[in-house]
Amino acid sequence: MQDSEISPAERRRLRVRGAILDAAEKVFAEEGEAGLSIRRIADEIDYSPAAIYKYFSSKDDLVDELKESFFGRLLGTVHEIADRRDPFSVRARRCMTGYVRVAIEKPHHYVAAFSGVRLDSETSFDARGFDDTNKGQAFSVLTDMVTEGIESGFFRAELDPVNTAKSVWASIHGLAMMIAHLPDFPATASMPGGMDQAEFIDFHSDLIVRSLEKTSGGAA
Amino acid sequence: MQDSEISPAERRRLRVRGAILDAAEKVFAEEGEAGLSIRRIADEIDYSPAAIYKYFSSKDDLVDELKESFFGRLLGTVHEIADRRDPFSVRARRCMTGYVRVAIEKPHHYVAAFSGVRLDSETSFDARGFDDTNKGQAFSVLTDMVTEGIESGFFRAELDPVNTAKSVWASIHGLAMMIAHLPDFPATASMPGGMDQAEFIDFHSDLIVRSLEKTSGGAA
DNA sequence: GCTCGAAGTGAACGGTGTTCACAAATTGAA
DNA sequence: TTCAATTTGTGAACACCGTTCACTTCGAGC
Repeated sequence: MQDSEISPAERRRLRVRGAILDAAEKVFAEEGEAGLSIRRIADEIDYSPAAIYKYFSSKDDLVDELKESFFGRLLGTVHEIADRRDPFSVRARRCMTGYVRVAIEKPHHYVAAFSGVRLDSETSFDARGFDDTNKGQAFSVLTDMVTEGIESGFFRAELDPVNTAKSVWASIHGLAMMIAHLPDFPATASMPGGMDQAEFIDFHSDLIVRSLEKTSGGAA
Repeated sequence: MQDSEISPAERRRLRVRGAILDAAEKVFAEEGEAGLSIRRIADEIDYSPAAIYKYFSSKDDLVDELKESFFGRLLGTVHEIADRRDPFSVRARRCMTGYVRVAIEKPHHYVAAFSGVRLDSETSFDARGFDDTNKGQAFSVLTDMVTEGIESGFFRAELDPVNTAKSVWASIHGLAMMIAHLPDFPATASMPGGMDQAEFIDFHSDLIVRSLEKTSGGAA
């Protein structure tokens, strides 16, 4: 590790910057964007509110970094699952359930990561430049997965990978959002034949996979 | 119409209240919850900010009324479609596409209607009392639809109506949220075999219905 | 030791939701 | 009509917010 490359001053700066992000992350996770204020962060790290602005140009910038970081973790999880050597049908399902699982571990983060989207054409679907964002990468993992499913004969051949991936993502996203907003969304465990949260996520993923599968014969 | 039942005072009160809601609705639709402030509403109707509090106990209360009203319109649309005399498969699809269509007509409303959910057990899924809320009604429409699909033999018999309805709702909700946040989410019209927004909503709905259908034989 | 730039601060500006004492208007009764 | 009571509306204030700016403090390089 060539730590000698960075000066003590830079190291100190990075440490303070990290402390700011850590404090913000903690408050954000517990109370969401509403509970996060510059003054609150400043209190947490014993600095004046104005000091934050030596490290971040605005609160939005700071929060954006939290969101991107979270989305990176989410993407990392899905990528890791997608790269395993499991059979396709297992891998596909686990990508979906893994996505939802990580998403709802930090509900505030997940919700914020989507609701704070800049509508200023920056994060646009047809725009070039989407590919190198985290969301773009998450999407390409999905597209690849669908393509593999089609090519390996699991999924219907007439499906368009791009549109299908978008549809799948929307369905998964919907469940994640539902649980993020209403933590007890499944909440049928107490009913006859009820499911707990994990079972419901599996159930949802199964339905999605089934919508793509070939209606081959009628086994099982 | 027995207007004589309400006094002029009450009528005047209701008119001012309505003006407040109208002004709020307008600003909310155009700029979302972020652009809506008590002072802004007060300006719009030429009242002082403090006057608003003679009609609403808090900004949250006011916004909640906007959300409920919107959700009522959304529910009304779905209900109306569900009550038509169309064949089941047409009705089921149109409920979904109608839901998304109305939802994304007022993206700010739709997003807010979900993100502002009280986590204080008030709007809880297993709690009694959920049934008489607008969201609860929307959900029961879906449950009935799934049940009808199962009983009429379109859908697989082993599906549990409640869990299935939740899954369907999550998938539809996901698409609505995606489009609400990223208006050009489908945005594949310019690609080969691309779809515009309406086509994509149909595509998504088709996938959902297909995930519930019996894999009977192998027609088409 | 001195300089110069970075780090840190306190006070302020304009914005927010909300409250409260007070004035104005409207109502109902005498 | 007059008077009391209730409702409606207001201006000023409070506490909070993000952000800026002149200012001091501090540390690194000459």
